[in-house]
Amino acid sequence: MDGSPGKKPSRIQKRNRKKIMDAALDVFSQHGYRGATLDQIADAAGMSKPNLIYYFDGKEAIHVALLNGLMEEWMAPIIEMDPQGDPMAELLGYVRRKMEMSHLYPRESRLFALEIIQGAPRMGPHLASSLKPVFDEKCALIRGWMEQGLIAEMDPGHLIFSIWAMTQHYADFDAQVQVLMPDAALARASANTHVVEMFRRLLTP
Amino acid sequence: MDGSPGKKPSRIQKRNRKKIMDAALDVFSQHGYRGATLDQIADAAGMSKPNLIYYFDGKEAIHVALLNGLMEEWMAPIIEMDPQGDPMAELLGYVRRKMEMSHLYPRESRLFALEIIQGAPRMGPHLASSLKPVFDEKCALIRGWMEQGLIAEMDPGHLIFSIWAMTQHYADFDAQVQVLMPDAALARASANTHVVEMFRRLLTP
DNA sequence: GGCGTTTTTTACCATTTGGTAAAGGCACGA
DNA sequence: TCGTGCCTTTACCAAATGGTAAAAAACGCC
Repeated sequence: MDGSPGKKPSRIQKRNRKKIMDAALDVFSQHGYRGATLDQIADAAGMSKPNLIYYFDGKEAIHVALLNGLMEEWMAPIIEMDPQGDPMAELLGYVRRKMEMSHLYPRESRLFALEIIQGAPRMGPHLASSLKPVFDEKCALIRGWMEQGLIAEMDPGHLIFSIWAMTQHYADFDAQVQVLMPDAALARASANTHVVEMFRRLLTP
Repeated sequence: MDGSPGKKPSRIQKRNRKKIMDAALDVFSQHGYRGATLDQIADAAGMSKPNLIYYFDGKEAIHVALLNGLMEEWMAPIIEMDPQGDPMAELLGYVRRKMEMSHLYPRESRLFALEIIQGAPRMGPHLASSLKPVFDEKCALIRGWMEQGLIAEMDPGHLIFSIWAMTQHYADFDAQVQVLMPDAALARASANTHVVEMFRRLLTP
């Protein structure tokens, strides 16, 4: 019983796998891989530990399944950038989508952050094979826009890093933001306009 | 034998405590609090586990000592901003100092990042009592500069968050940066100019 | 209802982990 | 050189942790 290729999963299987993944996301995103325990995940999923193992091959398998499953979803916003669209609108749209994701899916953001900070031990190869091609492609696209003079010139790679750093900061470092800006609702709204306006200024030729 | 108030530490005590703190920084910044083990720290410090406990009250004590000891150091660059200086020069100087710290002390950056991402369980109060006052003071200073029209107007708090996000990104997400920009030396240099130029554009009225 | 298959539980286990007790080593001043 | 107090090691321990074996229960199809 695991991710073997054959067979289609039953209804109960799909439900329980989803429950486990959600519970694991909770626990891993809060404690990191080594800090999370199967008991915690089992508790959060409302089932027994051996039952977890029935659905996944082990702790590492759950973690890897989570990361790989989320990778696509996580890359979606940048892939949506349209080479035919208006450069400024496309880039600012990307920024907005990333801010929204950071708001809606902070656990996913933290899970990735923890994995990367710890040296991407279980995702390094996946990064190189999945993310790098998209990154390179979008760098080329942005460089083209710059050469046409449609947006300000700079290193496209660092531009993308800037967008990631700024947007994910509000999910990953939420504990700090909450201490320093106690009015959460206000902070969230002003963060959005700040970040978008920041990139508008940066990108205006 | 621990952080009790009386007595001055002997030479051997200072040496060993430093060795432990350095080893603990290595291990905690790589695995997080729960993921780190005393055995790993003891190994890295070149001494036995009971010997660790002789110098510190336990795992948590080491972690707290690290975080609290680093807090000052970590806030130094923002404190150095001079209210009498030229606003643009002061802010860009701050950005430069943060980039430099991110380069020289990536372990410290990651240690903080891990603690914050996990909800600052051992540092929340310390953040509120130590960092918040400095943050508020510098926000007021920056707001003054903006009202005088010396730099562009925006939310000072979010400006500071931007600086933190951008500068720490290169330390915390180094594993990702290395995959996407394989030429490390070049990436580092261009990151510096990118980030500084970015804030110069942003802050120019 | 009966029967093979899937799912869940109960009872374990070996290893790891944070931590302790107590004896042994070492340095250094009288 | 001989204590005395600081430092280090050896030998443990109880709890937690990742994982297993196998029986019991539930399911689904006839």
